[in-house]
Amino acid sequence: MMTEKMLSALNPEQRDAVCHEGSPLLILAGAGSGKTRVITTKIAWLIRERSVDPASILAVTFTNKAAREMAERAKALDERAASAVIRTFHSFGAWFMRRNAALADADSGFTIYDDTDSVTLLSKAVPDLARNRTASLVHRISRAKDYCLEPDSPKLDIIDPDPEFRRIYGLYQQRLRETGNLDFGDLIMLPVKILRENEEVRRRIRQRFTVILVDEYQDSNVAQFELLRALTGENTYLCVVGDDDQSIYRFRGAEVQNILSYPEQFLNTTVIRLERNYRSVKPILAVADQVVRNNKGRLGKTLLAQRPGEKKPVLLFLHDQDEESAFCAQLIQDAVQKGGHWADWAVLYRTNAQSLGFETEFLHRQIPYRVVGSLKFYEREEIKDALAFLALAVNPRNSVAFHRVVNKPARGLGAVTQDKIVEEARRSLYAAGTGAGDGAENSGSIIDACSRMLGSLSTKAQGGLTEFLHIMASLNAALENAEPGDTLAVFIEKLIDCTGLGEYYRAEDEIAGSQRMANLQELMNGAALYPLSREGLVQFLEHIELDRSMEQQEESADSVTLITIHNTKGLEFPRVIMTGMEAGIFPRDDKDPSELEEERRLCYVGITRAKDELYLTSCASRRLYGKTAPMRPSLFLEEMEPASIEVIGMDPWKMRSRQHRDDGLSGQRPRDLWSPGQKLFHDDYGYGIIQKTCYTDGEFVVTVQFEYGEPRRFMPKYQGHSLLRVKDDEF
DNA sequence: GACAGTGAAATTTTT
DNA sequence: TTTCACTGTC
Repeated sequence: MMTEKMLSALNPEQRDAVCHEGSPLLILAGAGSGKTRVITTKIAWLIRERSVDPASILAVTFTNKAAREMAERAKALDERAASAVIRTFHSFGAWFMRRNAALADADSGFTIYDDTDSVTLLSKAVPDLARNRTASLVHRISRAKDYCLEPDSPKLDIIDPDPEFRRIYGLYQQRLRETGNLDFGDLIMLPVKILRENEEVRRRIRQRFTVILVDEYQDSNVAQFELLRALTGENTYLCVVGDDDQSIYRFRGAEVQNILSYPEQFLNTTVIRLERNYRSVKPILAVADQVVRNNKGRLGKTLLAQRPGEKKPVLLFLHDQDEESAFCAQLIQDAVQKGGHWADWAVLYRTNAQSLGFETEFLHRQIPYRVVGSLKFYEREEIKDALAFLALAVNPRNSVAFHRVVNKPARGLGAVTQDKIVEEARRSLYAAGTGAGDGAENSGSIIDACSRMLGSLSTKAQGGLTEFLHIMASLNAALENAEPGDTLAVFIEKLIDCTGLGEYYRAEDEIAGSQRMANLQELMNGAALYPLSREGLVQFLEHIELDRSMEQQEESADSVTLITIHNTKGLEFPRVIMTGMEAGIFPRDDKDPSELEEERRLCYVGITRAKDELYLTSCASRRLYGKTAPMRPSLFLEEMEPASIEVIGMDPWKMRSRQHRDDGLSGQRPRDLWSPGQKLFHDDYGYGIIQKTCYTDGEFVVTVQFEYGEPRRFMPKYQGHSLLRVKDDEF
């Protein structure tokens, strides 16, 4: 495509952003304002018009989906963009650490521990810790890493001032280094550390990447900010894109402050705002704004609808979640029957657990659907087992993997024996370090430790351990003796067979009717894309650890999308149903007002995914942990102007002939009961009239001018019987 | 050390 | 409703 043509597809602000150069740039890009187009066009423009070497462009995103899409679109604009490095923060961190692992005491063949693995590791390091306490400690450790704080950082007190936490964090890090592995936090924190301490590495990487582009900057955490700082030298062009209203990962350490204070952190910053929205019709943007404007901590911007269309969002009050899923199914089926596509539709929910009802209903009605982002697959026992064998084959110091599989299926090797072996491996690690030990090949390998410990075990344990060693040896042999063209699928097939996992799970499938062998088969299919070699294995594991979305299925398939609101970030759909709009579900009941603001931003993100039609469903009751509980409509529904939405009540017995009626519920909303102009009588203040109303921290507040004195603000909800509404002619 | 049985808790959101 | 941690028995 010609550069001219490429640029003429942009509006003036977008063009400014693409052609800007010479100083740091902050693009404040509202939802649907074409920011991906700006970034990808910028990449192409830099390559063409400024002769920038594509390989020296680094573009970081937050999710794998976003990275894939960006890479594809950039390539479509200019083939050469294929050489640009377009990755998620974590995948960039892994890329960096593969090359510099030694500088941080890690093994370049490291695997990445997820939270569960971390809990296992910590509970082994500090055995007398209660399980749930371990989990909460791991959570705080990972939070500390989000802030780039090490065990000896003075500022660690921000996370937890208890010196015990410091000690445990230190112990955890030590154990993690002993395994040669990294956790998610390390993938950001360690590169920062290496770049800070090592001038040569810093110089080289700054030479390598002269252009750095960051997407979804509002969701970056402090460690990611520090990483950008470290990567950015005098000659680096840094451009970040983000939207403070879409910051939804604070719970995970994201720091909105990063985007708010960017101009102070990077001097001479140019700020460009993109407020033209090309995605949604006006009535959808209107309710999005009505909700998000209740937040205080925001820069504030107004989206301008560029697309024609006047269909108002539809709010449906339903009886319960069964009716909710039936309604969604029916709505979608009707639309498809009229000629629409399944893929036009997305069903959004707050928590993954809510997908179940929809899945059941859709299966029943044979509606094609795909569930995005549910991690269930890789959390399955059999999958974790197989992966642990793979991880152990790659890195024999991986103690978490060892504990998981050494006795699976049961070989008579209990916790005591396992701990003995791991202790021996640790001993050898330090012995090798001092040169007094058993030689380099013994530097912490648990497999080697097994051989050494064989003699000192009971006969039963000896038998089991010999069997285990045999398994590991034959796995390693399979890796070494690969035929050209063999894929990892062959390896996993062998693994399933020789480890006994196959026999074990086949038996369970027969007894319990489970699908475990089928899942292992699925894992094999995924592995078929990788060559049978150590490198292939490392790549496969990294891919799984960093991207669990199971996106192998053809995206072209025409199917309904079931997805959590968090996962919709960056996506759009012609028709969106936001389900479970009930107090306690969405927003979750939180006492902290700042968390409510985050929920509200999440609601904003959900609404602004819709292009043409938006539906909101709210149930009167819902089954929660086996009990049916009465529900009330979400606060966010109240924040929408009644005139901006169409409210429909649904008769569950007449699903096929939908009838519209004015639902009584809308009359009960506080903003309808207490609206400006309403006259009222208060026991203490006498007669008055409502001047204005608003929501503050989620509470409905009215401002009233009484006959005497200054206007007063209060919450009708807490006035009880001392406050009465009176008719217009009463005073 | 394996495993069945019991009781209790628990439910965000993701790289 | 499901999952998980813990206990007691073999």
